[in-house]
Order: sequence, then structure tokens, then C-alpha cells
Amino acid sequence: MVITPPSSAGPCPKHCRDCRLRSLDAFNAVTPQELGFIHDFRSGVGLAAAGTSIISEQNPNGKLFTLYAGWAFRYKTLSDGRRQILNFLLPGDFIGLQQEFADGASHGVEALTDAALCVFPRDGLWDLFRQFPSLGYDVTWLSARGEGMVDENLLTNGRRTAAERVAMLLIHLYRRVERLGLATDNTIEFPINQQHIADALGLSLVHTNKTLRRLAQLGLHELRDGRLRLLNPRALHRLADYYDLPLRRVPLL
Amino acid sequence: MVITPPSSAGPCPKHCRDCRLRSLDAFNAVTPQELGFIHDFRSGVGLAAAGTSIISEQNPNGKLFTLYAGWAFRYKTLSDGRRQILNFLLPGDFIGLQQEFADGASHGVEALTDAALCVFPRDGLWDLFRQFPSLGYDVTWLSARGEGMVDENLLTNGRRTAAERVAMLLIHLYRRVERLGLATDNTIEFPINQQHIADALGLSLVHTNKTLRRLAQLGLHELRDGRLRLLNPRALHRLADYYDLPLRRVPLL
DNA sequence: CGACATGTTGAGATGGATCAACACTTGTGG
DNA sequence: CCACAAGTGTTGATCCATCTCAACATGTCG
Repeated sequence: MVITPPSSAGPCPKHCRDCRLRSLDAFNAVTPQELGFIHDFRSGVGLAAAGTSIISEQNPNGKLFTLYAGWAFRYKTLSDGRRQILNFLLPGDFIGLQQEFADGASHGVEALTDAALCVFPRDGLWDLFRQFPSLGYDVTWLSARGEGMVDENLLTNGRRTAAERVAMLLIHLYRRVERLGLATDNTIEFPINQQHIADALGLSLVHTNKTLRRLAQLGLHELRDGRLRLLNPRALHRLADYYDLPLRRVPLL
Repeated sequence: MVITPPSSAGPCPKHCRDCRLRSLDAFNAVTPQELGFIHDFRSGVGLAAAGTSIISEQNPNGKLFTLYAGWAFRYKTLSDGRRQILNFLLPGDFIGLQQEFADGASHGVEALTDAALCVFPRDGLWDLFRQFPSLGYDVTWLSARGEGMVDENLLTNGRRTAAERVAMLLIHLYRRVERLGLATDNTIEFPINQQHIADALGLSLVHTNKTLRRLAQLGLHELRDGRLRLLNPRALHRLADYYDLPLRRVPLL
């Protein structure tokens, strides 16, 4: 990944006060003091080209990131190459916290699209907790929320059938993107291929393809040109045993 | 669950300074000030009988706990009853953080054995961050560690075969218990039944039984009278593609 | 033009699910 | 004391959801 100092050009604004994400309804407001600290905490901004690694599974870089634009995913692999995608990352998601603490083997993070990132130094995290406990609280919030996301994926992988898994993935990602204000006409950008879906759902590529086709033929969704359109959200909800929850604003670092 | 004030009798000592867990090598040291705060933060101690609910999946109680003695597990269920165990909880594990923050549907927590718990009020958490940022940092650590644990389980459920899953579960739980100093002669207390194993691994009960037997017949382990003995840890490691990691001390609240 | 990534489809194989018994233990009430 | 129900573990037979293998289509890009 190319890391450039905050002063140089890039999709992340030079100053956090100009952050495009903060104006969204999806994120908590911060005080000017907090905003100032976050800006100072940021050590740079980065760009990761689609398909490149943001955090290597073997050599974690110890940095922290906020995904500013684009999609990414977290994953783990077995030594013979079998890969499991742990969850997908969307703008606003905080990246890299687990590698700081986890005592299990780490995970990798890879960009799905060209992605813009805010970079934070790992050593600065303690300062953040000390100087702005409210931000520390936010970090914990984000961490717990991340765990909740993986919990859901574990339920999906362990106990849902292939069709239920696919339905779950489609709705869940749709809802997350929608919350960022990026859904139009029941349609979102959907920059993942069938191999990614298979690896996220613990299915084979072939079976993923067949299941996807079946749901499409039933008129539940349409997947074309990197865009996903939900044609029958109700049926997808029912199939996935998915329940919409009241939206809450989440912290943003 | 019965909640009694800290002054009454019970397996948790009246004062946190007498906490049995803190003397273990597995946990970080705390300053006297931190210890005092933790003690004041604690609103009571509790006992949960084996098989009873600590946090209900439907009606989360909003409390926070540290498991002091015994085993428990976190789980989620689908509306038709299919259950997925998310992870097992051992002494020292912090419980209930996700329900505070997660915007996904919540999870339940159930005691596997009679369990002793320290109870903390959810409203006190913010105070903790403000007054003792170091403890806030610890909470984040625990949260991130918890996520790492679920990550591993997700990899297991999504990409390991039945035999690999069983091997993984046996070793992983063994190592965790061992770290608490509770392993003797390659043997640990193992108070979970085959249904729990099946629900943790995303397998059917019958297939779990057959797989367990196969591994036992191969001489990899012995499971009797609620105790697990590893007879061939090397083979289990190889089968599960499991790597021991350097032990780190973890925070304890 | 060929190389490569991606998606599609069919045929056949199989790991794990489901169904159905039965054994053993424990606790309970009569 | 026995009879019985409930929880747990075991095993065999059969089924089927998903995997693997194989082939081919399409689009992109050098």
C-alpha cells in the first residue's frame, strides 16, 4: 500500500474537519476537541489498489486504519490455502484493532476496490485513551460491533443452508451500504465476485454460483455489472431469517 | 441467576484484592488504584447454576460480568431453533460487552457448570473509561481478543472438515484451560457434552459423535467422565492446522 | 491473437445429515 | 424398593446438500 503524508493529494481530505463521512447521518457527532485530536492522531492517508493487501496475514504492520472510501475484507487462511473471509469492510470501518491485541494468529485485510484509508499509529492508541476517554469508549464500541458482525457470520456459516447464507449476505451487505446513503432504486455497487461470496459463506465456488442463480431465477435479486439489486427484499429477509434492527449511529475515528 | 450483594457468601471473594484469579500468571497485574476502582465498580457477585441463562438472548439484561469460576458459552439461535455456539467462556473472561454496543441481534450466554460471576453495572463503564483510561484500554483489549476468538471459530466452521473441527476444538479448549493452570497430566475438566460440541462446530450431533469416536480410536484423545485427556497432541495439532502462539498475559476486570 | 479472470452448467462422488434403534446413567415418585 | 422418564452416548442404514471435476462461454487486456 502506498502511504502518503496527509498533505499530499488523495481521496481523504487534508483535514479531518472536511471528512465526507462525518456529515452522514450514520455516524456520531464529535466535539471540536475530539475532532482536533483525531486529526492530530492521524499519521497519514493511504491508497490501496483493488486486490492489494492492506494488512498482511503473515506480517501485520501494526498500523490502524479507518476505511474512508471503497470496500475491503478481513480473512484468514489455513496452511493449505483454504480461505475464510471473516467480514467485509465498508467506509467508516475501523481496521487493525485485533492485530494489536489478539493472541490468536492474525488475519489479513485486502482491498476489494481501490480504497482510501486514514492511517493511525498503533502507539498513539494509548494516548487516545488517556487524553480522550470518550474516543477510547468509541474504539471499544467499534470493536464490540465488529465482534457482533463476526458472530452473525459464524451463525450463518454454522447453521444456515446455502440458500439462506446467500440471502443473508445479500441483505446484510445491502443494508450496510444503504445506511451509508449509497443505495439508489434498490440497487448498490457490489464489487465482490462469486469467489469472495463463496469464501465468506464457507461454500464452494460452484455451489455458490448455482445458489446465486437459483435465487436470481426466483426473482429475489439481480446481480449484474458489479451492482446488486434487491427485487424481493421481503422474500430474502424471510429466507435468511433476518430482522431489521433500529439503526444506530456508530462512532467514526 | 441469583445475584447477591458482594457482602454475602459465595465463591467470589468479598474484596477483589483477594481474587484468586489475579495471582495467576495468565493475567496482567494492576495497580492498587486500579484494583480499588474495580472493586468499587463491582456491583455484586452472582451464581449461575449449570444450564441456566446468564444473559437471555431475547432480553439482554445490560449487565457486565467477569466469569470467576466455571464454564459458560455464548450462542445465537435462528427462529426455528437451530443454535450456534459462538465461543466458550472460561474464568477471567469478560461477558456482556457486545450487548452494550452491537447493533446486530444479540446473543445469549448460558452457564455450562455452576458458575460464579462478578457483576458490573453497564452504566459504570463510561466512568471506568474516564477515571481509569488504562482499564478502558484493557476492556478494548478484551473485546478485540474476543473477536479474534470468534474469527478463529469462523474459520473452523467455514473451512475445516469435521475431523479438523473436532481436533481444533479439543486443542483450543485444552490450551485455554491449561493457561489457567488447570491442566494436570494432559488432562482437563471438560464439562461439555456432544450436543455443545456439535453446536459449536456447525455439525449434527450424530456426526459429531462419530468423528469424536474416530479420533479417540486413532488414539488422539480420551473423553470420559467429563474429563478430556490429550493422548497425541502433536497429531491433533497437525490435523487441526493449529499453531501454538506465545502466551500473553491478558487483562482481568 | 492468446492469456487470464470470471461466470455457467452438467455429471458424478461424498461428507455429513437424518432417521431409527438401543444402551447406560441418574433422578424421581410411587 | 421398583418403575419410569429424561438426558446422554452409540451405532447402522439411508438420503441429500454440497463438493469436485470437467468443460465451455464471455470479456478484458496486453
